[in-house]
Amino acid sequence: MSKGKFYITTPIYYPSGNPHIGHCYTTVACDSIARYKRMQGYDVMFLTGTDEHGLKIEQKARERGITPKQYVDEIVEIFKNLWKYMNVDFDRYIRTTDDYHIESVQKIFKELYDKGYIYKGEYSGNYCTPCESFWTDSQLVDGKCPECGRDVKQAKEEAYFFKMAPFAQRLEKLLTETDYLQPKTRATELVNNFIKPGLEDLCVSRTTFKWGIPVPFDEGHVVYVWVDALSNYISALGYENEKYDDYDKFWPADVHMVAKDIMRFHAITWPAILMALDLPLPKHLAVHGWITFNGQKMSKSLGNVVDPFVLGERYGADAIRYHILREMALGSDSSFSNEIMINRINTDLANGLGNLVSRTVAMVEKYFGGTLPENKEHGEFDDDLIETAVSLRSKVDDFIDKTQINNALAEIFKVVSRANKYIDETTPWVLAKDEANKPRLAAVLYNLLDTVRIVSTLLSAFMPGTMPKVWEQIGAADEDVTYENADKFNVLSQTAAVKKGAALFPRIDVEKEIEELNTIIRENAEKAQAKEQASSQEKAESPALIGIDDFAKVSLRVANVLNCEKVKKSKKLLKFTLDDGDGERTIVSGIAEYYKPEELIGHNVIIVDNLKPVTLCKVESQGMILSADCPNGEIKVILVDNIPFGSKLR
RNA sequence: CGCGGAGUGGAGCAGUUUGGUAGCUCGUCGGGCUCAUAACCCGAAGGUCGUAGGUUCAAAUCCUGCCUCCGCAACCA
Repeated sequence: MSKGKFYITTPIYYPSGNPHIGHCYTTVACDSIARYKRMQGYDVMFLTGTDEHGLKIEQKARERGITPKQYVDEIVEIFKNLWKYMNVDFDRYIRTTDDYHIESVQKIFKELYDKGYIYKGEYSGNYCTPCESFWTDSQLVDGKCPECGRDVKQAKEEAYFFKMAPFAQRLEKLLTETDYLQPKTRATELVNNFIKPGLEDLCVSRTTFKWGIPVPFDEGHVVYVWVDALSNYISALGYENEKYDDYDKFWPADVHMVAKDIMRFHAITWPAILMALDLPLPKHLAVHGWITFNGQKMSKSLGNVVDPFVLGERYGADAIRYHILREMALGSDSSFSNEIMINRINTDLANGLGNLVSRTVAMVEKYFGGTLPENKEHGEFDDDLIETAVSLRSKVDDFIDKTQINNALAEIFKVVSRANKYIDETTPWVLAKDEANKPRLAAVLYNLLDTVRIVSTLLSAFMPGTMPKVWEQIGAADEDVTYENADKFNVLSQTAAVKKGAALFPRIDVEKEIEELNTIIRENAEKAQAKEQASSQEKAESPALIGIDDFAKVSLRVANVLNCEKVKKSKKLLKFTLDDGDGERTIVSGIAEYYKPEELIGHNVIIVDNLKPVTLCKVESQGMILSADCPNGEIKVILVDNIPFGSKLR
């Protein structure tokens, strides 16, 4: 009685470091939806995995003196352990280093080439010779190589490109006229930024590193990122390989869930590749925001990366799952502060659900020795409670179909509240005082138990570890807690036998916990800072020795700042007009965050005289002003007011 | 004038499409109850809905200008 298939994916994660709470966010969300769909009777395929190629992995492995494969094997193990720990029940785990995936990617690449969508061209970009690597502009740190801190230069290499232009129109339609993208508010942003200005062809091969899938017909080239990574969604089903055989069954995907940083590739690149292959497009792309920590974006250098293992140890995997899912809203960021998390766990799980189960079960034991009598008497308030409980399932269904897990959970907890209120309305402890009221009392308690049954059934997709404990306490049989029974009442045995157990979610001491967590965070931050300092020191010492000839190539001289103004439309750029002794020249410098324009007028500065001019934000810059990166992160211009402008340095 | 989003009681959000008593969660205060994990239930306080105009009998909601914040793009020679 399958309702059909349901295919949901997380992105494949890049194992250049340990997994953190952000990875949990996406994965737990997909897991919950997958579990819910399974419960509903769908034939579910839930895929997650790791994207294991690329330069960065190659380098990390080299640093450790092991092979890239050894390196990723280790980290993948950690990922898998985390998923196990978080009760994530995926159906398939794909690694891009798996043979079958490699086979698929090579065939896909070849197919795209044969169809004329991939051509050989030249890639040009910022190249760091010693590191043999290209860097995108955004990867550069202060305009220099992020690995070694040395200057980069424009360079070219042979590379294959994927043509994007043929798909522009269809992509625009996909984004603006269908409900592919969720939330849709981001569609305009994508169209305006990428499609309208003209799509750039995608670089799909590299020759500068080796750790990747070889291009089948051109030795020396390795498939670069997106064709490799995105293809996982179909190679994992057996597209163009023999390992699996359910492509026909599961493709197209029902939901790809991603964080907003890779939205672009899933909204534009991936559909384009599929279009080129003449394959159906996925139905939905659900985009969620980041988890921010105390208002800041999580970052390793700030040391505020939340380790899910640590939190799980303290509060239990289900509590963490609940908090993440409850706070997560499609599209927008969600904050993850210790306080919000602990309060959430306390109010909803400990005070709300946990306490409801506890008091209900306790009363059955206290008033009926653990087993309810057959004889019951219907009364006031019953119908309202029952109606609320029975109508819950369809509300949750709707929210899950819209990938709005937070709203689904909110709906479920409304029923928990309703049940707690019902206890006050019916005052069982008063009923218990008179033997004549026993039938009524039994009905009240039964209604509570059966409401708990419905609530816990629906919650089992989100908190799979804890709900079986609830069922044990309320004496529910396996066949009672099915999806089918979640919109029916009077399912639980009329003579349900109850067994009180340990508290489901122990209440957390807020102040004490926050203090302890803060200590952990502080320690991490200090560690991260120390590490940062160590590595920056290392970098400072590391530049290779150069000869006097190299230095002589750089012409330095002193110039006087005649005028200085902000470059319009830029955040960081100041435009300087300088007198270098031979006349005026214009230099643009990215120090607007550190200096007000007028501050520097009249001062003498050192400039690099013979730098090739470049245009920044439509202003031509003829050289560069020397400045220093101070240890506190500030940038200071080197002032030499005691030296007449026009002087040459050597 | 690069593109887009957001500004609503202390905090986080809904409401804006289809103008008409401003709603939810948490927090605060007061009360009730005692079955329960000092949990539960009820009530109250607290908002000129960023700002200045405009349309209208009536604007959080529609229109215009402005301010602030955020994201994307650009960008640190």
